[in-house]
Amino acid sequence: MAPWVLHVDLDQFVAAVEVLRRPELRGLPVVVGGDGDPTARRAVVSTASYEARAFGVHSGLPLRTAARRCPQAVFLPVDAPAYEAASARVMATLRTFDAVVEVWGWDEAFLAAETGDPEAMAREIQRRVREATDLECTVGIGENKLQAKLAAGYGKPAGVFRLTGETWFGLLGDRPVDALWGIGGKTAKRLAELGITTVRELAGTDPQVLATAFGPTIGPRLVQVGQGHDDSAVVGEPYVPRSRGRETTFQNDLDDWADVRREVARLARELATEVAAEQRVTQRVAVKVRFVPFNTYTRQYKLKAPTADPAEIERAALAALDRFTERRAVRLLGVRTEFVHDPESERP
DNA sequence: TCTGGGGTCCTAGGACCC
DNA sequence: TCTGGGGTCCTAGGACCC
Repeated sequence: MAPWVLHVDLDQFVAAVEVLRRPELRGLPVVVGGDGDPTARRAVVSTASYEARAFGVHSGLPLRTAARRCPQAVFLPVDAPAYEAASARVMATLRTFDAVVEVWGWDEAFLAAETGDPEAMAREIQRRVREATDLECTVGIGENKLQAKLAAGYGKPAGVFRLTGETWFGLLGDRPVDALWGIGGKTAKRLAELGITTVRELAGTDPQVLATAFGPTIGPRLVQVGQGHDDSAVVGEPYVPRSRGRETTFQNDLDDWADVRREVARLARELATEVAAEQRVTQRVAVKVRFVPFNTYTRQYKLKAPTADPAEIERAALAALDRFTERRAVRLLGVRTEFVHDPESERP
């Protein structure tokens, strides 16, 4: 018996849920995004089925581009409640195992378990998830979350894959640094300027050098990630969100600042109502403005005293908006509330 | 490719205080 | 008078992830 981390990753989750309720879509290219209108401007793909991916359609691609690449695809609107319901069934299934389960978004979870045969456990996870939900998943196995998460990438679709300290460099040593979890394009570019392009090179870099370039926390952690080290725990306690936001991209730019004010007030009111229903207390409100063409800024307002009162949150959002002085055309507005830390979790 | 919406965490710089 | 150093709070922005 040894401690293992398993990363469960549902295959093309959103598209798979849509296929479940419309079996006639099975095997067809399915693209979920926006309100399902492939001619809409300013909407992107949330998830593409494997059949659609074969045409170069992927998450983040503008819907109109997706329609050009794959005109025969079935385009569907995002139906978050349906995915949340399916996700809840998957997570409940995972909790039938003798393991600590950490939910990681709609379609992913980490399990920490003591087992002598993690592959057998992984296959049993796949079996129970399939039985309960008709959904397929891939399971990555590792000695920590980082390894398990990356292992799942090698197991897709519907496979099981183990990645450990022993096999780390054999599999990843020559891969580019952005193959790692937590390293994206920007960091990869900055690392390249330091002469670091592969995982092996990153792993062999002096943490102090990266501390100078990236700061005392991020720098040394990049080296740890390169080495496949990760000491973060799998946390079973229910997650308590730190903030909640609401944002909208307008199909047509807002030219009139009176419209901007009205929209911010509306977003703030909707958000505050949700937050009040969950009895969360707000201490700070931030407003995000994306001007045309794409310049994005935020301004925030800290409340004199934390509150759950929707009217006060709306006023705070407008106060934050008033910190903007530019009056250019706007394509996106967002409002975000930051919660007071739960006193329960503040205990030392 | 003219670029969604929901989040988290880290960093840098200024204000302010002793 | 042109000038230290440390600590904390606050704001804005950046990077990343799903």
